[in-house]
Amino acid sequence: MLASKVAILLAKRMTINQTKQIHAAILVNGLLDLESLLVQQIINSASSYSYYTSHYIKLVLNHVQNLDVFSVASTIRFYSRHCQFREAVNLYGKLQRCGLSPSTFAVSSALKACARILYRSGGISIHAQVYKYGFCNVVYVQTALVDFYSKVGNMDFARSIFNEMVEKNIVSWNSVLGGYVKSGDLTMAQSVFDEMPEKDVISWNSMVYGYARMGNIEQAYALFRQMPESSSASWNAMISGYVDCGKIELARSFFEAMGQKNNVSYIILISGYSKSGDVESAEELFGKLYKKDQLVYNAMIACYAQNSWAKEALQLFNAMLRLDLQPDEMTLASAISACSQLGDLKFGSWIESFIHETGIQMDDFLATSLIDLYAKCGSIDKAHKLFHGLKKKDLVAYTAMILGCGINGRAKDAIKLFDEMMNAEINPNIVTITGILTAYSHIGMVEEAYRCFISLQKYGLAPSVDHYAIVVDLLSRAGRLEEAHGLIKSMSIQPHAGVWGALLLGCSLHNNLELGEIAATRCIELEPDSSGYLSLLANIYASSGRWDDAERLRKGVEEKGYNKLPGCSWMEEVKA
DNA sequence: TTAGGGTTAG
Repeated sequence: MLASKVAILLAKRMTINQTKQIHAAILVNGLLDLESLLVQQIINSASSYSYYTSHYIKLVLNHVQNLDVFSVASTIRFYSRHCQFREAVNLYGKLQRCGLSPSTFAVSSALKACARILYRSGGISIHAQVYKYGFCNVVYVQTALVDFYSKVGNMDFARSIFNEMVEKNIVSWNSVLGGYVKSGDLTMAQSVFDEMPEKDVISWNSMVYGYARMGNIEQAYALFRQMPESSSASWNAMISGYVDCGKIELARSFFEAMGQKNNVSYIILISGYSKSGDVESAEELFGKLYKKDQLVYNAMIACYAQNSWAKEALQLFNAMLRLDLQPDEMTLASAISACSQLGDLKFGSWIESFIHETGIQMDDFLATSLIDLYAKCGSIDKAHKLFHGLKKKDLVAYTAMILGCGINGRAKDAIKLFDEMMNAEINPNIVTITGILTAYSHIGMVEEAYRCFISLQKYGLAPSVDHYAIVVDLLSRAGRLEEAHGLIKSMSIQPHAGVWGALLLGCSLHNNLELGEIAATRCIELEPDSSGYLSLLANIYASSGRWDDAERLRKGVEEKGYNKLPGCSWMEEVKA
């Protein structure tokens, strides 16, 4: 009686309170096997993943007394099918904590989830359990393992498991093929493709994508034309391949020629435009799409954030919240980056509390965006705390932290972090160098900065104009004006006014009239509307006793009506 | 078993 009531009510979509009541009734009547039915009914009746569904499931799973493997395994698969991979992995963990033995179904579903979020250690520990529970010869499990190792880029493991399989199905073949394509080994991919006893549309799509992303347009197009049947994924493979090799125009023409476009087609192009800095084209596409899902919003918000359109990123993020679309780790990482660009600590902190309240996983990407936010807004201790909590400190995390210390005048900490990074054998990039040079500059460590600058080549990096500006500034302040001038003259790229300005400032500090005149002339050529350079030159004339010249310049400044811009900070005011 | 979104400067 109660069982049929559960089924009926769930078919009608119960409210959360009704779910609670039904569950209570099940417990009161001691009908524990109905708990399993309750979970399965919820899953079967859920056509899509929504806030409601996830709430139902969590509610039941958290209160279930007799958790059974079948319900849990179905729920893991449900999560995976709806791209809730972290939830799937967490639930697999819960299954184990409850002392239940996993089924082959649970294992392969959990492996799939680990593969999708590139959760290496999770997948490897499930692999160990495969041996423990004797699932080694189950073709679904073996295939899930091949897929997992292919996706995380360990082709040696993937291949050895694949080779050991007595029975292989097309899924196993496609998994190993996809792995070679992803790792860029087209020779191996082609040989697997040629060896396959049968090929389906997925096998063809992998090859098309592989050749397109390597820039081999002719081969990609030839295969695309040759394939016996094509799907929307085939078109998307071409579009995505062209985007990956930087041929955005070609990607667009394929997109236009495509019949039934889907959200994936839009996302591939929006992110392509984002990478090429064409925000307007991305916006145009976004506007054209009628049914936008969470991932399309994420792509557009990321596009705004990556291209310094921070206000637009936050506006769209707010619009997403108003539409009741659930933001995830990726949405929030972009939104926090936008807050950081605006110095909007208030909104950024709100997002952090949102993360804690909604139970969103604070992964390293998200934590790094918060580190950057707090460091830029002066909360360096909070940034430090988050930095130490990272699972893996990568280049971006170190860089954000080094920059943060540099900005906050903690040059010694920045240098310590830089050394730590080098010891961890993480090579710096251009951004890291900017951070460390800024730090050296703060405390006037000329030699160290110069050495760091010279060592750029060691890492295959070309110094940017800003790097030159920092080093010229350091040398000039230290009175090494000739060296600074020599450095500018050796530049293979065009120096901007900041570089010459640094030399001019040094000349003003050390009263070098000859070089000061040269530097000021260059500055005025490059930025004729700025009065600061004239004033600095006037100072040099005055110090050298050339009062007439000093006066002439100061009068010139006054007559032209230059205004000194007041200093300003981007950091938004925070009311306690 | 295929295709899509995230963090660091200026």
